Amino acid sequence: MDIDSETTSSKEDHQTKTIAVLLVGAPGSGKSTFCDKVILSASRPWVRVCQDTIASGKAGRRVQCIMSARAALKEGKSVFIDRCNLDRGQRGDFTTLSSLGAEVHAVVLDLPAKLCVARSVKRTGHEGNLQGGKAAAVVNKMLQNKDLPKLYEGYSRITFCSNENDVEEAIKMYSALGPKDTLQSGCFGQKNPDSEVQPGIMKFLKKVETPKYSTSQAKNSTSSEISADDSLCDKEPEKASSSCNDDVKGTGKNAELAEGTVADRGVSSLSNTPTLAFPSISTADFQFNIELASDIIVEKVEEYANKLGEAKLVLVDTSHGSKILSLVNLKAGRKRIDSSKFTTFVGDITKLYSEGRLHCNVIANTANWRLRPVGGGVNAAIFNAAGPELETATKERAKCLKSGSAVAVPLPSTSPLFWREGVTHVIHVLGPNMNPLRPDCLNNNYREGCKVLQDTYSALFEAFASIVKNEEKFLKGDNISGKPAESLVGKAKDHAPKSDQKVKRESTHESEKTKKFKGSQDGIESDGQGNLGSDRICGGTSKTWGLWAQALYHMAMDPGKYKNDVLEITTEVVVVNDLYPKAKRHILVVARKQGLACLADACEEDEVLLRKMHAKGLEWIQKFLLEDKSLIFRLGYHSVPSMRQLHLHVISQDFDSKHLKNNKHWNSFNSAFFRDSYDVIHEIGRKGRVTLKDNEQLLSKELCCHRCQRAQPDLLHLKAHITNCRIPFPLFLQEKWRLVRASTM
DNA sequence: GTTCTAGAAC
DNA sequence: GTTCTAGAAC
Repeated sequence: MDIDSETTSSKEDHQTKTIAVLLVGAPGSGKSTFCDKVILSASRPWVRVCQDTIASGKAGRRVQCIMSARAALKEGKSVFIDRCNLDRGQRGDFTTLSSLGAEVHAVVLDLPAKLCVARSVKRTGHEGNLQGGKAAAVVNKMLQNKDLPKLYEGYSRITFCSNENDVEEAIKMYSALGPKDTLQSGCFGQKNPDSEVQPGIMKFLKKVETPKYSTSQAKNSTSSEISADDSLCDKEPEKASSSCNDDVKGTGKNAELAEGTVADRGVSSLSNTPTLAFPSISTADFQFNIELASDIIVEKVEEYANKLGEAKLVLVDTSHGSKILSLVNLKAGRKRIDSSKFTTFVGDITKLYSEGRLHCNVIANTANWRLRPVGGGVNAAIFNAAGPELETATKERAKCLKSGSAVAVPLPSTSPLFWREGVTHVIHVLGPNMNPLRPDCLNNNYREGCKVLQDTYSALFEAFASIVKNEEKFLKGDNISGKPAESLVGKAKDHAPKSDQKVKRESTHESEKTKKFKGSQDGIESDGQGNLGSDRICGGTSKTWGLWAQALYHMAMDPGKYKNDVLEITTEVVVVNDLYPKAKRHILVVARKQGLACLADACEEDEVLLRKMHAKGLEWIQKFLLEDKSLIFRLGYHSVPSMRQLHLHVISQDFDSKHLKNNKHWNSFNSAFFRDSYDVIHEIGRKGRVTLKDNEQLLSKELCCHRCQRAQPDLLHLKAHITNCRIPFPLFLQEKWRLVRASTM
């Protein structure tokens, strides 16, 4: 059924298209049998090239296999390459057979190890003399290191067989191929969901198992909502078609398990390693020689792979038949570049996560010298996908770009590329131009051209290294002493906001405070410490703070008076439990600085304070996680707070609280009204201030689950839904600095 | 920030 | 009848 009859008939008068089939499989997987069966019944002429017998009946070398295959193809015969071919290095050279006009296929006999072992132990008279007791050890060893083929290695088709039935089907299919028939291109029959992510990429991603949901999402990004829901509910198939807000109770343990699984295996690992995706520079529109370019890529990758620590590099191209990817793969294989640090990937660089499940937080753009979103290719695609945000952010950084250089642009969180794909930076690069129709053509001067291309890759990788370094610095909490808080460490337990006692206590206190101020008109008078009462300048506009709204301010100014209520006091912050916690854990880190009523008041000089507040929040999260490691936290600010004095919310994402009572509560923590501490710090660092959004609109928007983003009719449904929903958090939250969980601490 | 209340909407 | 929403008061 895969036979492409249309193609066949349209090529009626063309010459026979030869095929080179690489069999991939452990000893005992049935490669030789496969070849023999096809050759016996096929009308197309086939030749079997077997490394075990190629040297006058004895085992030969890979080169001999290639020579032999080339000879057969030149005679118009199709060939089977009968050797294990279990890793990329072993397979590399065979894809070059396409230069003879042959289609290169791979047939993977990925049968259970047990079966392969059993067969190879039992057999007698094996050509390679791999039989008996030693076979078991060899097969096992080989299978441990297997790295199945990917389309981007240069195959036009890969057929996976995972059981004997599949093998029989594949044999029939190849047997049925007449001299002029062809098979449909692509990847077929792979049962393992990893295949959807391009198999080899899993090694690159430290072989993390992809969660089930990713398969459906990757397959059909436009209907990910439904797919995601289906996979979520697969424990209860009958509920799969309805939304998961059904009253599926008693999920406690299961839910926890599911969460743990998701966090541990899939997305978090995918998201946390800094990864740069880059297209091949100058080889498209700038017509740089591909052979030379591939040498330079491999040379530069080799140079930087180790300098970059844990960070990873991915060369991306949209085309399956990409010559540059094949060449780079081959050369990287020869140089034994660590495939967990560098890989190639076939896909759209603007959709790596949504379509390929590959999360790259930084992507490179082959820009033009004006840094304008014009033209075609990668540049237009990236500007288009990133929206006007990239253009604006780029203008802030640079006006133009010299060839051989790079400029890194942080992407605003409003850019679709940021929130959909998890891209935080775009690095624009400009390589050498060999195209006479484009500016600054080097007229085939490859001496100069190679130097410029080397410089461009160096600039790109340096810029990436600098981004990685900054992120690390941020995560370490630069300038912050790692010491635990001196004053009230260990109070987490004592002050757990579990009991209502605490709330009541603060409640009482608050009413006392209020009583205290009852006599004063409008509350504008001095608070007794020479500070203004309720009139503050907030972000340039005067804002009146009601008396009730000043409790935090008073605590921050004179925490000694509130010793029973504060969890911790330092010279710069006080930490308190939120009076009305909206989740199991919900604390506030309050700045003690005068004149800092809210986020709008924060300016450049406050960056250090904001970092310290963040670090303090992390310290407390660490304590909370000791008690309940299933909690997941988010740290952030309300765009326009109700309470005077800048305070950082540190809140667990269960939202399991009787105090969460209305839409505004929900949206204040689950819309752009809630500004992640990470983003606030970066924005202050870059612009010296924080931009705030239209708040009323944000707070009254419809209720959406913070995980699956599915809209809920009202708060009751939402609450029921979130107790069950285990869809992973949206990508922009997956960054470890936005969501904090046990596995990321 | 919460609570209370009244009127609208269902 | 119940639920939702907005405004006032604290």
